[in-house]
Amino acid sequence: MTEQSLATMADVAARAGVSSATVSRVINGNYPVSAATRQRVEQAIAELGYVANAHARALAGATNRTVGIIINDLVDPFYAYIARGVEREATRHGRLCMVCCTQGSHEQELALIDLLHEQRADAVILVGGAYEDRSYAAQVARRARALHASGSTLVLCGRPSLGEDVPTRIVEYDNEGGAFAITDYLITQGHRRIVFLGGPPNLSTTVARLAGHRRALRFRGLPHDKGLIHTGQLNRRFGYDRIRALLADKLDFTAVFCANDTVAAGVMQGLELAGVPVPEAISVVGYDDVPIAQELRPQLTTVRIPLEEMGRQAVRIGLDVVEDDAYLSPVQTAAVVGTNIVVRSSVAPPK
Amino acid sequence: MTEQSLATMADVAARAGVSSATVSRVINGNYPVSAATRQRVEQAIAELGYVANAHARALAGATNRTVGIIINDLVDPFYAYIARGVEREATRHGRLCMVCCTQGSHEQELALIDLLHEQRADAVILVGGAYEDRSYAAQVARRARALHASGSTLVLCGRPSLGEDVPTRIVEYDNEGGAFAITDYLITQGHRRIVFLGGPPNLSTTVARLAGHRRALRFRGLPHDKGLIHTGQLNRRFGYDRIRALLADKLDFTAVFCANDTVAAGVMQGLELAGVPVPEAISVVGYDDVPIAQELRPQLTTVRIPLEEMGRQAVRIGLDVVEDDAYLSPVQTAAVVGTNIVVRSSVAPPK
DNA sequence: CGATGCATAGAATGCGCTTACTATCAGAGA
DNA sequence: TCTCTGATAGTAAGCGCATTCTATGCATCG
Repeated sequence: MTEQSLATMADVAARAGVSSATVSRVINGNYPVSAATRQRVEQAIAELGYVANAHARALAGATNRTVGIIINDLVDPFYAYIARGVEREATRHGRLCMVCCTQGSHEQELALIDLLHEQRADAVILVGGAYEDRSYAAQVARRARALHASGSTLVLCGRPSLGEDVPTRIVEYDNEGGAFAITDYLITQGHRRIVFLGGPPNLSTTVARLAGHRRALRFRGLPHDKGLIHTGQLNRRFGYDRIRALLADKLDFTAVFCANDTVAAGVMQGLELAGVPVPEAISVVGYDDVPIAQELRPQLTTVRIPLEEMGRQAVRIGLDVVEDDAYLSPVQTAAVVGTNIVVRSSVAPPK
Repeated sequence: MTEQSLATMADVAARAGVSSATVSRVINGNYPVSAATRQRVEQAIAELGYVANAHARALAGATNRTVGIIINDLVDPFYAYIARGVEREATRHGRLCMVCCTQGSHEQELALIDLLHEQRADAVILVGGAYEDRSYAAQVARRARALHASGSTLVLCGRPSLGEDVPTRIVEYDNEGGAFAITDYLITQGHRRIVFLGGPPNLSTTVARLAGHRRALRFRGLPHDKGLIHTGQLNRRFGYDRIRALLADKLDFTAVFCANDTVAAGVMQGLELAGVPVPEAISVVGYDDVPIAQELRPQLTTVRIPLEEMGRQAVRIGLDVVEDDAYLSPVQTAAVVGTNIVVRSSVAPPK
């Protein structure tokens, strides 16, 4: 403990026998400084263990070099992978990453946007599906405008736009397309009666997946049977309970399209306990392709979302990063990443 | 987009017809302001969409209300759970959480400590085992002192102290004790030849687990056979490859103590492919109790670490939070959380 | 040899806020 | 009526840095 309180730029300047302006210039390297002077300053910095004050720096005009990300839960792989992409890309651009979790609370989410705004984050990335709620959407829109007004950007990652007149940027994945593809896969394998299981009906994610599912049914000329749609939650418990209930009700079906892999895990467990073999008796597919899909036995056929890439894109778009070959293009304000099905062992033709 | 650039406190003051000091007082509520004035100020804030500038605030003396956490990888459940604890506890104390990942790089880790120092985080939490390396430890120690000098705290979470003279705080888990307990459990089940598998030998985590393992062997009077110790990496691949090699070598053993659950997952997979039934022929145990332990079949007997609680403790200790019943105690600078074995289905007596 | 231009360095201002310190005004007590 | 006190509100001084404007020294050139 050599210092009592941390050295300032003025201390460094005094020690090096120069002005604080010169110290600033040495640190930022944006102004010519003679080699001799530079060396004296650098030595003084080392001797005093000087650490710049990011706040003073941010206040004096330079950007804070920070991006914020708001997710539901750090432990959920869906969010964790996106967060990883954000963190890595932010680091790549010399930014620090502030991660906040909402635990699914709207108020918390709004409060966190404000907090990140106060921190003057270069971009605020809001991740995950949104519930349809007029007043909530208006609240988010208001904050998007405020952020925009102070030179920052709200990036919506994996949720729909708030409207043309709201200044946000968007990174989406082809949610509907993935659902279409995997439903079509089930149909071409011979399935006719497919249960759709899980997902809150008013969550944008569910809405899109259900839309893709229905489009595939329509495309293949299959009827739309309301008795096969069982929206609900997105956790394992729901999958487990509901599949057992459907079995008990003797519902007629040969495949289950789960709203995500977590629900699929519950379904597989329920099926296992009921002695129903997968995929021989019932085929199961999920969505997201998080690690559990590969842990399940049989391994789960599902829809892959390039989650980490979405996180990276969100940062690039939020920071106005121009990729090499885009030197003439205008600022990119939206991106859609593709989804694709990954075939494993949880689907077989029905008997 | 009503505003061009964001309103400042002075703008709010002008609009409300008061001084900026009064606005500050209304916002902070730390000084009497008449109801009428307060209301005018609040209205002005709302009308202008005023958002405080956290940097100006931090610069002017108030704390930045931020904690930093440095982990290896956001997607790894071991770190994710700790990070969740940190995030939640930080939020509970009105702090924002900055999460940084090192990808296992020492230089990156050191750079991140500096970055968080620049941000004037109230506390910097360094998570995960450390490699034994003199010069690296010295580098960390230097930063610990610098942090301390500017009123912040470096909290070591799940790694050993840097020495009495280095101003850090520590949150540990009973690593050695957990390893002792689970080895003892294997022994009381009748196992005599137990393989220890995985974990870099110079990682503090491995060292402690191995120490507990050896103590249990000694305690039960079993010989210490070097041929049974196979340290290495902490990933699935290593577990898979090495167990197959041991099988091919016809090594004599009846149980495997994996350095963590991920290695155990690889081991189980290797055993499955080799047609060796678990636990009938070989028993397997892991360490950490991350979600995969419950996904494996059979479910994995392992050592539970209260990861989220560790994260919470780290924040409390770093922030000098005094718990209710500790009103007379000095500042807490260290904590050890307990570990316990959780018995599932991957262990049986040897034949 | 004096004027001109370039390379460096310093002085000074302000970013937006918190917080001593100071000022004002009412009502209370003398 | 006058002073004293308490409750509010204002003034102003930084916090540590980036940056604009100025100043200095020196080589170059006519």
